Amino acid sequence: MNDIYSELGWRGLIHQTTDACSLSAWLRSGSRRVYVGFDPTATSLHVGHLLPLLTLRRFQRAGHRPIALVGGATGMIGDPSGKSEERNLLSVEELQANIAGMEGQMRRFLDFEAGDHAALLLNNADWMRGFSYLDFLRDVGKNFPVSVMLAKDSVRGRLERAEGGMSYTEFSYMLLQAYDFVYLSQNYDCQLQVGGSDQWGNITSGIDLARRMHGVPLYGLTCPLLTRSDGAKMGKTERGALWLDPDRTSPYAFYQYWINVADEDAGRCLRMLTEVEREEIERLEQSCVEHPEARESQRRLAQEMTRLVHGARGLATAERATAVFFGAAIEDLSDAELVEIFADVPSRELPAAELRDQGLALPDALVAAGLAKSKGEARRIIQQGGAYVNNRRHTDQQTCLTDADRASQTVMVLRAGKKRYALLRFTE
RNA sequence: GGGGGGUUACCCGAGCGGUCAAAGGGGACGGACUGUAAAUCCGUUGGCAACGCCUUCGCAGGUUCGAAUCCUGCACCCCCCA
Repeated sequence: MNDIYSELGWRGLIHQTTDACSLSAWLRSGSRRVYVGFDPTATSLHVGHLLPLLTLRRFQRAGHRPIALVGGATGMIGDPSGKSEERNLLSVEELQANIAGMEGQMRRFLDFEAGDHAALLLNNADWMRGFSYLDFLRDVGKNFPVSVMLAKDSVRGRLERAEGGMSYTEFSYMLLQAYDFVYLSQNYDCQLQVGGSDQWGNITSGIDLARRMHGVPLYGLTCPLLTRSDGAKMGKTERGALWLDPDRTSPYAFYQYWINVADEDAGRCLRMLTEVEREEIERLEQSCVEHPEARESQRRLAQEMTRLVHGARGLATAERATAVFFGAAIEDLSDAELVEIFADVPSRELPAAELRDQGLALPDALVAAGLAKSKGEARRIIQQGGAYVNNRRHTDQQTCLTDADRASQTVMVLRAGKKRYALLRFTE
């Protein structure tokens, strides 16, 4: 049994725990069941979910038995924790799609074949569905003093806001999650719940409930929120969350996010998100101080994260795309390779005939590719030295593109500025 | 109900009869520098068949050789008094 508690400690993954001394001893003394719950709020997990999920994975690697819980029931209500406003309820169809998507992703991070410490994937709808409202009020609700419920941050914060307020439905959310914990402790011998720091209130609700209903003590542990040194939430891009679904956030975009992490954040990310060993991380952190320009930490972080989420193949794609985006030759790649590498990049189809005769004027090509809103803007970009065809700069506005300018059979790679790429595909 | 102020390009904001496609700032975009960073610096920022033409200053009309600028009506916003 590896000492998971001290590993979580040096990785900076412990924000709060109940009774730290006995928790760490309890974890050392046997293979324990641990659970983390995720409400199905989208068809894909995002980086924000990763911290507790990977923590669960660490527990398993240390010899404990993880339970990943999908909130088919709680997702129908909506967790008010950390939300400033009442949210709309998800439809049953949405919920089904979300559950399916998130379950599939969660499976990849845990080992379900690991014999006596195999992971479990459960859905709280399975035990909540048959629970009648009256029974629930009598068995569970009776144990919740309203005064305690009102004191929870998630509730108080909302009630204090003049325009906020909160429905009875969301107010009840904590009872459901509390009951999950009790249920898992009774039926699966699970005595530890892990979650993000915003889950503290819900976790302690479960612990209180277990004590009142059955007189048993349970443990709770929360991970800190992963934030950037500038205060922003890690995993947020200009275009929204960083998703694990490759169709929402491509492996390349995912890789690039980590490559671009600020120096100050790289070490913390390595500790909290990767499975790189302590010595290695300390070496990388040293390198970050002495040779920041090498960006060894970021590179390693990007590799580890991309491999973890998208597999070796996803990492290979991302790295190849990175090489091409930042200067490698484009000419000797095939159609299929180009399309794969530039999967993120917007592409437009044009009839191949455009390249015949006079050819296609460069400004028109930039507009057609969506890199410029007007020909005037396209001309400006060319004039200022920002127009590239297959990574070669063109400064003459009169340039006309012909068959010879294709990078492969049907593809031409256009670029405006350093990073804005677009593909033109020429079809008969 | 009475009185006053406003509505300008992606945003803020100057302009108050011609020289206004409209100052300045922010943002965005391109370039240089660099570590695919930050900071900095330079340039661009309505459209087009482009030394010219067309469309833009809340909306609709009007005065004028000429209007973002003056007049009339309408819409929306803000402030003060009741």
